[in-house]
Order: sequence, then structure tokens, then C-alpha cells
Amino acid sequence: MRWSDLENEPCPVARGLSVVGDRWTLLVLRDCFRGLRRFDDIHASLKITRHVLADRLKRLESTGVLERQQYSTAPPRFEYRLTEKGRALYPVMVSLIQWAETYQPHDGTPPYRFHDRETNALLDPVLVDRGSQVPIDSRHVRAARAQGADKPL
Amino acid sequence: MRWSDLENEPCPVARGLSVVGDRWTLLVLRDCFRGLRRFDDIHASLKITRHVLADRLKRLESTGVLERQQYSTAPPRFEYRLTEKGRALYPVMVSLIQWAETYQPHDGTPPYRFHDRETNALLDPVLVDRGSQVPIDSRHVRAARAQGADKPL
DNA sequence: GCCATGAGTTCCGAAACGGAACTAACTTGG
DNA sequence: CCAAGTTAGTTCCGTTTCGGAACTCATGGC
Repeated sequence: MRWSDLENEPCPVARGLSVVGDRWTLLVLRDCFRGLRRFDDIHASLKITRHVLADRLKRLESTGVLERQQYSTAPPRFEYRLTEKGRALYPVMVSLIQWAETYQPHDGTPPYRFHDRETNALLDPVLVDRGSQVPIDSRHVRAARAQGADKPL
Repeated sequence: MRWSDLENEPCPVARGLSVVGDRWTLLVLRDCFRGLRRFDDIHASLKITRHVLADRLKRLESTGVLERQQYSTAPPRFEYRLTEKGRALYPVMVSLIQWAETYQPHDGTPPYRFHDRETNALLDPVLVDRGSQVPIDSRHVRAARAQGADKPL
């Protein structure tokens, strides 16, 4: 299996990772969720090589996660914004944050908290079944294809 | 920034990715969630080089995501099982699956569905605020440190 | 003894990455 | 008008990691 083959795998985990599964892409998207849009701002934040950053932004644009928009014509300058497809990755990001804060803590830094932008209410993000509100737990869940064989995950 | 520095970053996204952010680790964990436990089974499923697989399993064991258990003494044989810390990554995996099924679809394969193992009820996993049941959406959420500066994400 | 099984390790060429400098297209300050 | 600054990249080169295949080691079965 090569990395470039992942995008055509039937497994959705593989297809997801073909877009965001390399070492830096999710950190670029973290900066986008923080509001950064320009090459140099993201570069200053991440400190990966400009070479790699340029490549990642190009890929994210080509997969439709970011869009490149001109914000100045003379000189021509571009910025990167999350598309709907990109914003839809927020639950992945938040789930990862929750996991890391619990199981991979960092001493000396107060924990992350999520708030409603309008009411300022504290939020406690949790993955549940929409109908029953029961939390999703790997030991109580079985994954299968809609029709056909009962192949797990 | 180097990959090996991520684990000590204050940012929880960086710390999470220091464990699961490389190109193959989440695919190894997908196989673990599917029930695979043995080296050769995971190798047959993933088809990455044995070299890389051995390295990833070692790292996952050292970070406490998997545990290596002996299941045969003569010859000595080991298998890898998810720990609680590993099972806690299930929401990340499920969020990624939901995203990929929606935005990175694969023709000709029926979509994934999640069911309750006991009642067999269809589940619709969604990230919500535990109190209000309101879905978590990047445009309506602000991330900040608990006390101190209001630095986003 | 000979082959099979399971869990790796070793070796080498290819691809990706890190660091630093360089380019291009302007704008601003003197 | 010229020099310096800003922004968004690109190029070059040495190091690290990866892919593919073969090899090791312990043991069990025929």
C-alpha cells in the first residue's frame, strides 16, 4: 500500500486520511480554524518549511478543503479560506483535542474550553447518537456496510 | 518545527497528532477497532512494510494506546490490544469516517452504518454539547484556555 | 530432516523533509 | 529614482523516512 493509493480505497478511514492523514495537514487546518488565512501567518505559526507548507496548501485546495482567494490585485496576493468541506472537519479536530487533553496532557497550561460564541455558555463536546443522545462507545457499537456483508468498520 | 517536537507543544492538536498524526497509525488503529490483534493479520490488511508496521506498533505501545500481550509461550507470541486510551480514540475515528463518507465518497460501495451491538438500532453519530444537545459547529464555537488569555484554539 | 507459521529485523534505492537562500511583483520611504 | 520591505512562493542540498524484498529465529507438524 502506498500513500497515494489511499484515496480510492473503499474504506472511509483510508479516504479521510488520504486528505488529512499526513504529518502537517491537520496542523495547517488548526491554524485555519484559528482564523489564519495567509501563507506567512501560517508559516510563522507552524514553522514547517515553506516548501512543505506550499505543497500542503496546494493539496488542500485541490481536494476542496480550502479555497484560494485573491485579496489584492496589485500585487496579486492570495489567501486560503476553509470551505464547507473544510469546516466539516471541525468534529474531527475537536474530538482529537478532547482526547489529547484527557490522555496526553501538558503540564502548566490550562485546559481548552469551548464556548458558544453568542451566549458564551461553556460547551462539553461529546459524540452521541443523534436520536437517543447515547454516547458512542467502541464496545457498544458495530460498524457495517448498509447493505451486503457485515464487514466491520 | 520537527515532528518529534510535537509531543511537548502546549497545543492539544499538536500533542494528539504526535501520537496518531503520521501516515499509517490511524489505519493500524482502524484494524485494531475491527478486531485484528496480530502482526501478520494487520500486515495482510494494510500492506505497509513490516518494518514500518513494527515501528508503529512499538510507538503505540510506548504511548499507551495499545498493549502487547503474550498469547503463547512456546513459541513466544504476542498480540496487540487497544487500551482504554486507545478505545478513547473511537470518536476521532468515527468523526473522520462520517466526514469521508459525506465529502470524499467512494462509488460503488454502500455507506457505513453504525449499530448498537445489543439492540441493533441504527446510530447517527454527531458531535454535540452534552448539556444542550446542540451540534458543535466551528462558526458558533470559540475555543479558549480555561483561565488566562483568550487565545483561540 | 523439511516445510510452515508468526513476529519481527536487515539492506538498499526512492521519496519526503528541514534549513536556508533565492525569485517575483509590487509598495513605501527618503 | 533607488533602496528596503512585504507577500507568496520556488530552488537546492543534505538528512530522514519509506517501500520492497529477503533474511532470522523459535517452534510445531509431517
